Amino acid sequence: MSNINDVARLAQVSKATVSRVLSGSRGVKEASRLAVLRAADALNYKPSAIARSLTNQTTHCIGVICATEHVQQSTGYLQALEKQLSQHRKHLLLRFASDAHAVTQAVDELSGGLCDALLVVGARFALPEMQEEVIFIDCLSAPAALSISCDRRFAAQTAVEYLSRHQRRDIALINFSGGEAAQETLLGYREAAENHLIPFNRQRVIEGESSLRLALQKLINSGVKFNALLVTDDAQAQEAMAMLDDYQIRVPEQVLVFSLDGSTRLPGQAAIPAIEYSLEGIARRAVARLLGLGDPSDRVRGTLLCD
Amino acid sequence: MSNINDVARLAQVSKATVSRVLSGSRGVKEASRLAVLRAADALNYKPSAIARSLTNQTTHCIGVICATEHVQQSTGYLQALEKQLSQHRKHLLLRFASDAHAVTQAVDELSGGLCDALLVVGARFALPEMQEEVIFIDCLSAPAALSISCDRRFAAQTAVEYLSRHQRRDIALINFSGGEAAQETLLGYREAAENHLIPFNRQRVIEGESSLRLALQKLINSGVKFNALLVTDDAQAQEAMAMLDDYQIRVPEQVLVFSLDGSTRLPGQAAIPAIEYSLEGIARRAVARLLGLGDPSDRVRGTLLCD
DNA sequence: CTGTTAGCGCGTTCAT
DNA sequence: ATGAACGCGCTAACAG
Repeated sequence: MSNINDVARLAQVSKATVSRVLSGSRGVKEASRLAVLRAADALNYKPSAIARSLTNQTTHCIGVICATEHVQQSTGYLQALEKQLSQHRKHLLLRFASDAHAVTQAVDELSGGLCDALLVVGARFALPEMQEEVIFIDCLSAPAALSISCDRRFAAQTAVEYLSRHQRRDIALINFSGGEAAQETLLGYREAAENHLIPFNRQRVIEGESSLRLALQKLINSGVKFNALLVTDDAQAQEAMAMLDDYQIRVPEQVLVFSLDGSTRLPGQAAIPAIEYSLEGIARRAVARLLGLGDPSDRVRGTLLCD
Repeated sequence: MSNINDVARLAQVSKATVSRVLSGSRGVKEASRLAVLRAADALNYKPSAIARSLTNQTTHCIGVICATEHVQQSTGYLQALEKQLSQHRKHLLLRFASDAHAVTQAVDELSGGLCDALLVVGARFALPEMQEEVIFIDCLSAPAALSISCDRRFAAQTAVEYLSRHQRRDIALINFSGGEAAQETLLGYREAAENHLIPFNRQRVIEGESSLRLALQKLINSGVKFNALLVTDDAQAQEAMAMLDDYQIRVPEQVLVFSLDGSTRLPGQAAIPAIEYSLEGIARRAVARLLGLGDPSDRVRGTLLCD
C-alpha cells in the first residue's frame, strides 16, 4: 500500500499539501490540487485511517454493546444504529454481552482508545458505574442523564385510555420491578385512570416481583378482578398469555393483554395491542447525543399500535 | 489519559523498558518490572490500541458486512461470529448492505487499514471482484476459494433420502438459479435418486427462474406430478407454501415441502423438515480462514432437522 | 500558497 | 539489562 510520501513525491509537492488536498482542501493552487488528485488516483492511494486516528485522537468508531436478553431484539436496534452511524460516517464496533460482568469486560476492551464512545443497548440487569463516555439505550438502572429514555408516563396513559375506550376499566398492571421507569409508568397509569374516572385499586398493581410468573401469580391469588393486563414488554406479554392460558382465562375475551413496549416485535409474532417506539427515532437520538447534540431530558414517545 | 512516557517517568525507567514489560518480552530486572507494573496501575494506564496498530500494521478489527435480505437472518450469524472473533481477541466492525453497490461502498470504507480483513455474509446477489482480503459466508456467486461453503450435494442427498424414507418419491426441486451451488445440489439430488431407484424426470427440476413464484408456476403448469418439493431455503419454503395454499394443495399431505437450508430459522416459525447448518461451526471456520488456518476445500455439512 | 518541522503513542533496533 | 533514537502515516503550526 502506498503512503502519503509516495503521493507527494509523484505529485512533486510536499506531504502537507497532499494532506491539505485530501482532508480540507482549502488554499491550494488548482494546479497542485490536480497533480495530487492524479497521483493519488494513479497510486490507488487511501489515507491510513489509523495514522489519522493517532493524530486526530478520534477513531470514528462507536462501540455498541448489545446486552439484549433475547438476541432477536438486538437486530432491529443494530440495523437502526448502523444506519444512523454510517450517515455520520461513524463505524460500529459490535459486542454482545449477556450479564453485567460481560458488559464491564466489553467496555474495558473497547475503551483502549479504539472507540470514541460507547453505547449499551438493552441491559435488563444492574450495571456498574463507568467513567467512559457511554450512552444507554433501553437499559434499566442507568443514570437518566446518560440514557435515551422512553416516555413511560405517556405510554401508560395512552394504554389506559385505549383500554378504557374499549370498555376495559378493570386494568391490572405488572410494573417494572423498580427505578424511575416503574415510577413513571405508575404515574401515567394513575393519571389516566383518574381522567377516566376509574377508581384506583392498589391490588391491581404488582411491583417488585422478580419474575412475571410470580407477579401474575400474586395478582391472580389476590382475587381481584381484572379484564385488562398491562405488562412492560412483549416478552412479558408472551409469558403472561401462556400463563393465563394455563388458568383457562381467555385472551383477549376475558383479559386483554397490552404491552407497554412492542418495539422489537418480530413480523410473524402474535399481534397484541402495544405501544411501539420507533427504533429509528431512538437510534437517531442516541447518535445525536454521542455527537454532543440533543437534549438529555428529551424523551421518546411511543405510538399506539393495534390492528 | 496517561501515556507510556508518564509511566516511564513515574517508574524511573525508559519507555523501552515499559514497553518490554507490558508486551511480555523477557530480560527485565524484577525490580524495574514491578516498578513499571505499579506505575501503570497507579496511572490506570492503557496502551493505546491505535498507536499499537500504527506500528504493528494490524488493527485486530474484522469488518463484517451483512448483506442478508431478511435482516432477522443476520442475527444468528452476528452472534456466532462475534463469539468466535472475541475468543481470538478480534473486534467486529459491523456494516449492513442490501445490494452490490452498498457492499462495494462498505468494503471501500472499511478497507482504509481500519480492518485486517473482511467478511461478507449472506449476499444473494452478484458481487463485484474485490482485491481486499475477503471471506464470503453464505454468499452466492463468490469465488469458491474464498467462501465458507456448505456441502450442498450432501444436503440434497440427505433430503432425498429422507423423503424417500417417507414414501415421497416424486420429488420436485426448485434449484438455485445458477452457479456451483445449483450444480452440486442437482448432483446430490440425482445421485440419491439413483441410489433409491427413483427415475429421473427433468420436468421435476426447475432452474434459472428469477423468482420462486415463477419457478413454482412453471412446475405446476408443466402438469408433472410431485408429492415433495425441495427448495433452497426457508424464505423460499414460506413463499412456496403460501402459493401451494392458493392452489388448494395441502401441505404436507399432498406435497411435503423441504428446505435445503433452515439454519436461520426463528424459534416461533413453522417447522418444516430442513437441513440445518451450525452457525457456530460456520463462524468457527470463517474465523479460522481469516487467521490463515483451515482448509479452503473443507465444506460444512448440515444436519437433518425434522420434528 | 507551500514546504519544513514537530509531534500523536508505541514498538523496535542498536548501542551501551 | 536498559536507554536513546528512529519510524509507522498523518496533521497542525509555523515559516517563508
